[in-house]
Amino acid sequence: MGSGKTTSFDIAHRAGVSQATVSRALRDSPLVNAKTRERVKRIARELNYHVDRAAAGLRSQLSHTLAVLLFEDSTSDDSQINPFFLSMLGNIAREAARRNYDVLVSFQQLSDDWHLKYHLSNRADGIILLGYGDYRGFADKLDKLIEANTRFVVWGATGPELVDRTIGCDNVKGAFEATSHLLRLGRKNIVFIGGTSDNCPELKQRYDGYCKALKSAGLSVDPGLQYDTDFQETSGAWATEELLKSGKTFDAIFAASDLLAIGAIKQLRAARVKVPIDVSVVGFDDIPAASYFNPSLTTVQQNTVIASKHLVNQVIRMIKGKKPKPKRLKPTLVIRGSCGGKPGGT
Amino acid sequence: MGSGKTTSFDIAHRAGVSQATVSRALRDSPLVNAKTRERVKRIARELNYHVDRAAAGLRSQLSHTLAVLLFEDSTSDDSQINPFFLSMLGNIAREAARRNYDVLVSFQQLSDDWHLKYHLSNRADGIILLGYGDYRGFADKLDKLIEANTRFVVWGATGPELVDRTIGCDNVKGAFEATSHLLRLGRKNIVFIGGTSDNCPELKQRYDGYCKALKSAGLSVDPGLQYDTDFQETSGAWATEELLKSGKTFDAIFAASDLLAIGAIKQLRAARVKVPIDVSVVGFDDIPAASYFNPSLTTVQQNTVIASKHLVNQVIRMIKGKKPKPKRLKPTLVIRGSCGGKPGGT
DNA sequence: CAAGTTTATGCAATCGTATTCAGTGAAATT
DNA sequence: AATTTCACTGAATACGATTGCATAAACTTG
Repeated sequence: MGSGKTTSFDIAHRAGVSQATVSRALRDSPLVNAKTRERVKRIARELNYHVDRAAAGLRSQLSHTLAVLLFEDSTSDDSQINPFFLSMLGNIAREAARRNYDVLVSFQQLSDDWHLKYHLSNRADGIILLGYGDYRGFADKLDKLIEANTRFVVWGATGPELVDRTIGCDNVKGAFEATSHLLRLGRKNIVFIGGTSDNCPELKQRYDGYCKALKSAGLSVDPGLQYDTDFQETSGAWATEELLKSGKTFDAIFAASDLLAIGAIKQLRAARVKVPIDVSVVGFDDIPAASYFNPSLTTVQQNTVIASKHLVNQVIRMIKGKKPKPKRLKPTLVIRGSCGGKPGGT
Repeated sequence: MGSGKTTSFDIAHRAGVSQATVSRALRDSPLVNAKTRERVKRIARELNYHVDRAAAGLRSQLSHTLAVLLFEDSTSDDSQINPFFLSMLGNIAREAARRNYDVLVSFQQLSDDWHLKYHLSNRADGIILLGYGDYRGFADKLDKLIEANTRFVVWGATGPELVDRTIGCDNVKGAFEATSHLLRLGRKNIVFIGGTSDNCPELKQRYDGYCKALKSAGLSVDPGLQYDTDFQETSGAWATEELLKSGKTFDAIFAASDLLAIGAIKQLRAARVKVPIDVSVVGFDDIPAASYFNPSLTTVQQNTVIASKHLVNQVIRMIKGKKPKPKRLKPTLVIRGSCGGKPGGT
């Protein structure tokens, strides 16, 4: 009490063993006798002793910490993060805790100089990258990470060179099913809102799935019914406004994110277009608000619990020097009110 | 490259100074000559050097890290966290980054043995506690924290003994305004759903505000129109079910959280009661889904950006040995569709 | 029972930075 | 010119755990 904090030396003294033995005992080393180990642990508990992580980290060069970096789109005016990633964050934190890792979170601008910081400063043993943003400029930094031998995994989709560090759901399949569902409902002129260029691989894959569905239904892809955007609500509204102004014929929208879909529906409603009667809308992600929205949103669900487990597991594998095993998750189409596939609203 | 990571000795060697000078230069110590400092910094940048946080932390006994603990209600079956707190988390992380602190997040069961862990293990210099849960059993742990001289702040409301460590909005005022608004709309029989007991001080204060509003309108508080619950959606549904079964007359509901309000409205809708025509509903928190819900939710908004700044600022003040200054934030009533105070739903 | 093994422990050397203390030379003061 | 002050700098040490190496005791085994 009086003389500063409790250290392993205090425990050692009380237990009548050396400090080295205390360290080993607390880490369940087989080198120490079972009885000694129990005694040491008991005394540690009694004294409310906790291993000093800074000291342990310094010596072992391991922080037992994962850094989760969430990327906000730098073009975003308000600094709202996509709720989908917040949900991921929660699940990652829980899984990491279960695996005895701490989680450091940080919200990054894509432009920031974040790469290397966490690894080289010995703050985190591994990094989980979240967020679908603009991929340009991002790729360079990932290269630097690899160069520095940093252990990291990326959610979503990246370029082909990083497949083994990427965990995401099968975007093509999800988009394919969403679009196919709209076709099955008899919709013919389906608009796509989302990324059609390579800037954001994740949105691009959803676009590919959309095209695939149209083609396998024998329809051609109409370049006039595509809007290249980021994934935000305002962009959905913007694209829809353009669409309405253009006077083109359409009876459905597949939006590559729920936020886009929400933005689109709000805009449609403002223009007195009825959803889902006049136009069916399907989103992607299944954010919490999707089920609360009016009409409730038909969307492609990604299982964040399973995804989080994989991300954590993968990065820990890499930390331990094991080979990563790529994993692609199956998305699920959740049918709600906005597509008209089932009766009524919420 | 070949011989392990870059250390301050490497910089020292390159710069032709001692390691001590490097350390000082990088921390902007006035003890080192301006030219030397710049040279050292430049070399550090060139070598991509980052201070080893474990070593620095060990030596200085400061981690430059804040721990954010989110409490989940242990009665919760699914492990969903209240979106309000996720939003807080995001803003806290941003503010902490601005102040040059890392953020460690952890989701805790109220029953877990979390107290002391972060401080005694030198993992965090201060702690921010988030979540309104059951206050019983929680108070003991807070006492232990104080005993261990841990720096921490609590969001929301606690017992009276902790006011200077608590930052929250004026729950009484918020609830008062929400209830008054319902009265102004001509509602007479206003139901309260939320905590009426001391288990959760935050919900209790909202109850007090509700009572206060009724009294100052000359109405009496009807104990038959109160439901003592936690803050979750399912509880809102449950309370409403009970209410409907009871056959009591009511024309408005003030729910002490948005999730409760959403649960209540869903239940009302299932019973073909029209919101806001037959019954007005007001919530509390202004979670993201509140504006998306159908009808959009009238609710009491708490400014999470300002709140987060205060929390971070307060805990850093305590870390630096300064006196905390208590702060009470002003809530704002956001009028949307669910109370009928303005035309139509979203 | 000597020699080899196993088991359990202690000693001491790290890990990389921050900081105290003791200079050093130059400038300022007397 | 002697002395004090000033502005820097470096050597040495402490922070508290982990871990390679040495060793003593206990235990096998031929």
